[in-house]
Amino acid sequence: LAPSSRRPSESAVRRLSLYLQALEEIGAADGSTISSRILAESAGTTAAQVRKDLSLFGSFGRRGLGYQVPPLRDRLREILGLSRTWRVALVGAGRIGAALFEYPNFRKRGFQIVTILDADPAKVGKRWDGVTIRSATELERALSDTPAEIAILAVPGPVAQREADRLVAAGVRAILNFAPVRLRVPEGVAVNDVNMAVELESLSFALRELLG
Amino acid sequence: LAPSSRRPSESAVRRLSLYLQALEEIGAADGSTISSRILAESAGTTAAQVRKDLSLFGSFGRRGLGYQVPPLRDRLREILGLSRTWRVALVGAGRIGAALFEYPNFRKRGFQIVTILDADPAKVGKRWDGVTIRSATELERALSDTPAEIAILAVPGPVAQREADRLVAAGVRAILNFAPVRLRVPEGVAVNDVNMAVELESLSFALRELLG
DNA sequence: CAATGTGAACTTCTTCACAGCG
DNA sequence: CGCTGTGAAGAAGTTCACATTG
Repeated sequence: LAPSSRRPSESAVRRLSLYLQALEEIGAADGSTISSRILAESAGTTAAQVRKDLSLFGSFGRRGLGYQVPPLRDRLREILGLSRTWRVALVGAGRIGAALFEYPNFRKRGFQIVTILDADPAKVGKRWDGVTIRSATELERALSDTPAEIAILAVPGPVAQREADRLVAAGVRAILNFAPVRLRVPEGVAVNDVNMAVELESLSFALRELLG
Repeated sequence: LAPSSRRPSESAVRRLSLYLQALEEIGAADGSTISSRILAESAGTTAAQVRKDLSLFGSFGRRGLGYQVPPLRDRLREILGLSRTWRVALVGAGRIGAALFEYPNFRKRGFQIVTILDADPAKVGKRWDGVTIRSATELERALSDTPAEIAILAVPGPVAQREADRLVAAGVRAILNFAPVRLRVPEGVAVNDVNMAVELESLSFALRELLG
């Protein structure tokens, strides 16, 4: 039961998230169990990898049986920090922002968008599902009114660093960055980049190999 | 000059894409050079890593000087398969699809959206920048009319696998998948997943560590 | 002298294989 | 007997350090 002391790698954390997705999808009855092999298939990895990943946080499987679905699911939620609600500021209410806002599992998983900011005056004042879009010039005031731990940064590349600086100064501790720019942030602030060009270009590379 | 025979890792390819982005941003004059150290800073890695990555494809730097920007940029484009145009089918004209469609560097980098499909009859017949949205039921006919090497799959999870199967049967060789589902595809088809839940949950995990 | 290219060292991640347990 | 948990082995990726070259 003792959690191993090794810190999980970034990729291990991402796999944990995939395991959780798989468990939530099967939405199993209380008594059901799942084996590392099945979980591995859902997440696109190997059974040994699943067991290693889970063993970093203790041993909650049963030899001969597998893992009980509901306890494992709850434990993964807890490990991933999903037992609580995170307040999210959406910076940039363009298409990407809108897409994320509508992402179904968003609120369900504990991410609550409390603030929406945009630089376009035409958008300011509109409401998205009860949240009024405020001007990006008001960033500091908005985050002081309703603090947020996480920001989703969906603004053009050239202004991304400036907005990131303001967000960090306003207390944001994690940024999901869609701008194709390397953000410089102080220690203690987490950044995840989602870079469409990288995704497409790595496919392009793979195609070159596949098609010759 | 001889390209090393080692295949680059997936992460190396992704870094190459970042180097290219950096080079395109500085948009340097013909004579300028850049050192591995500077390139590393733009891409968030180390100078040694940059040199190793580039050396996989030959040695186009000059000792004491660095890398000439325009040739390096052209070589990276070539390596990444961006010297040619890839035809892209956008499956799912929702918010994510719209966001990608508007992504500025999309066409500029050689990705040309030739087909847009959606299941919603209200959207069918509309035109996005000259491309008429066709019904998802017509997928096979649409891809036969205008073949595509790449598909962007931005449909709900439950139908993603079915659409992926149809796309592969219709000749698509690479899929950028936004559905939170593990796609099963035959050998010779490349898949890249962009999974928002994973991105958010790994931030959540990091926050838990940062905030205690 | 500055900065590349690269073997070698090192570190991290993954897979293996099997003891242990229900 | 089935399947987990985990050291050990192996593979892969990254960093180091330095010879090399313009």
